[in-house]
Amino acid sequence: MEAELNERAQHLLKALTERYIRDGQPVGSRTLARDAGLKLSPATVRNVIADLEDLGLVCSPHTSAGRVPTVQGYRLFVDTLLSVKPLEQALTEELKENFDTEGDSRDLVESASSLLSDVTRLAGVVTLPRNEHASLQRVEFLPLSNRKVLAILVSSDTEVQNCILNTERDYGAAELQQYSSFLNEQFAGKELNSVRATLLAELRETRENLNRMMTTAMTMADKVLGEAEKGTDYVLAGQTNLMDCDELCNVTTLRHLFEAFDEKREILGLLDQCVENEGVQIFIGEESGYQMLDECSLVTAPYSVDGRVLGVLGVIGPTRMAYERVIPIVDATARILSAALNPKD
Amino acid sequence: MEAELNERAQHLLKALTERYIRDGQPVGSRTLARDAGLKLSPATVRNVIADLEDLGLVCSPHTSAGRVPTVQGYRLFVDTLLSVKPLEQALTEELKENFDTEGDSRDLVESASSLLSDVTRLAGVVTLPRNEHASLQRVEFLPLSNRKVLAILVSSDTEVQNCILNTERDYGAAELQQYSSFLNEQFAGKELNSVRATLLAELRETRENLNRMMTTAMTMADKVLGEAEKGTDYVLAGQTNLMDCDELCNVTTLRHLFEAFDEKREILGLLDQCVENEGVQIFIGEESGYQMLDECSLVTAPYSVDGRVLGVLGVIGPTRMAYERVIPIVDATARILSAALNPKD
DNA sequence: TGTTAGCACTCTTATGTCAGGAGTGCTAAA
DNA sequence: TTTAGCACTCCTGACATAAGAGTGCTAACA
Repeated sequence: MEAELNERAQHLLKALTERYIRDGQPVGSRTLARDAGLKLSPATVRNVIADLEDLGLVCSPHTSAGRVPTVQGYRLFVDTLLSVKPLEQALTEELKENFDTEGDSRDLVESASSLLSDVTRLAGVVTLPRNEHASLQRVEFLPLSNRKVLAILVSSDTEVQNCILNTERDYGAAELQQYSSFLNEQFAGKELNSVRATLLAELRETRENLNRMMTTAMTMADKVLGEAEKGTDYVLAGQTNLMDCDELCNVTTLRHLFEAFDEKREILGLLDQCVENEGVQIFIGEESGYQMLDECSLVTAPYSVDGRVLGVLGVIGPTRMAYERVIPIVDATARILSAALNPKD
Repeated sequence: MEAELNERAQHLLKALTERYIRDGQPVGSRTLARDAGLKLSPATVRNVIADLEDLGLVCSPHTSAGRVPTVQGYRLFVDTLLSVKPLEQALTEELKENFDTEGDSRDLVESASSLLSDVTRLAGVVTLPRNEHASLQRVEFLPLSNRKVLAILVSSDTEVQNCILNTERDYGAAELQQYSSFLNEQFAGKELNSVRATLLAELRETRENLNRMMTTAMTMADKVLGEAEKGTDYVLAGQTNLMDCDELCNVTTLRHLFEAFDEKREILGLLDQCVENEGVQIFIGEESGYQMLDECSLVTAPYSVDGRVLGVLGVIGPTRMAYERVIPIVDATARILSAALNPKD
């Protein structure tokens, strides 16, 4: 098929898609003729639509029903037919207002996720920021009773990680102080990645457990970094909104979807693909390659700090979603989250 | 109605309930007569069942269907007809084996929750341990850059809480050390509750901000305690299992249920009622008083450390659940979680 | 008196038929 | 190239019907 689609055909596809998104019914030639604004008879429209069907852009659920956009139809619609206006000022303000800027990065991510789901009435999803480039700010060890040591690791200004170590003997405060100052002197300001590597190398060289605390520091660095491994975790909000979408509202479809949400792995795999791309990215229906998303679309945008992409945020909803509205919202939310994550002082 | 239910009637109610729980179909007189083991004709059974219906223990969905236990029927079944055998040794072992004892209390709670849902194929729910009686073990302040101070509070041996304070000036390590030793000397080993009260009183007396760090310590104690307020939070697992239950598998019912799960408040209110009671407690259908649980039952048991109840764990499933199996499982899991939470050294 | 057999009755479920409506595809005319 | 007309297809809802399951009642029986 020559992909050439004349102006009129494009216009009709656009009108059809918008109409279908609006009220979820297959749209027939009569309706479309009235709707499109062009002075055309239903019969003419039928001819054009027949061509669109040949191109695989629309299809009809059964012989005597109107037409519905196919995945390819949506794709064309989204890529070339849809003119996404940047969100109106008022709405942007409203988003910002409803975004809770208090708390650590996890809180921010959660806030973004529920903001997305609230305002789109779909499911919001935000990956936790990867911190593979986070730098060590500080390590501290505190003696507790019963052969326990509390280890604290501060990275990148505001992220705190702690864990309790069961040691083979009690340590004194002074001794622990020594270890931590050593580590801090050597590694403060360095990237956790390299801290980890260096420690590992040193450990290997000296073979013996030259220093229990060093292993610990490494373990903790690993823990922080581990959460940075691609596909750590994400925060989902408003799953229940999906139960309202009539295209998804049969129990088995929902079940597969929700199981995927619980499982996380596959969704994360998908989200991870969006980190690469700048700006809003869209997976429509089966494009995602994951079966449970066959009837869903995913609209994502990466968020970043200092020009470095830390994660992805987006919206999951039925293929028939209001892209025109969702896209700018996702885009704006990504900006808002990025701004909130940026160090303010 | 005189509540006197002769032996035979009881036996039949039990058989009926068991049968219905097994295969989910209203059970008729013929089936029941065959099933019950008693040498009775369907006609006789019909008479007895008619009485049970008068007592409100069973009902039929429509004229020509078999009978189904009502909430009252289930109640009687659970309270007096069901002989719960303590879980077989083998199964207890299996539970213990699948329970992951690593990590902090939150990890344990999560493990318990998913254990419950895995083994019952229903939804598992476990409240986070309340720590209103937790005692302060240790407070520490660490200076960070940029007028930030990291505050760390260790309570009850292993629970660590930290928060970053934005202060109005930079503090030196020595100065902070002073504050923390002061607090530790005064309050270590005391219950957070009383620490909080004392600090509050002192603050009120001296009026002025005699000590920023004291306020901080209090704020943090509040935070720890705040999470102990009744109805903090719970961990849910295996919601999707509920989508398999044919009695729940219409979208609106599920939606209300899942919204309640998300909302948390109401579920927590309900779980909170179970803290009081010792041993397994059961809410059947509308007994809970919450509409979204109308077609669900909740089986709970409290878990505790040192004889002090810290929380509740349980299973949410359809009214028609295998109580005989679920009850001992919930009971055993509560024990396992309790054991895991108990300080081991 | 408690138990049983028989039977009419009710209600659900599945199936088939039918009419109305919506929308298409084709053909022929403008 | 556009349009009008028309036959055709398919979905939907309404209605009827038959089969099946189970009850409730009555009368006979032990």
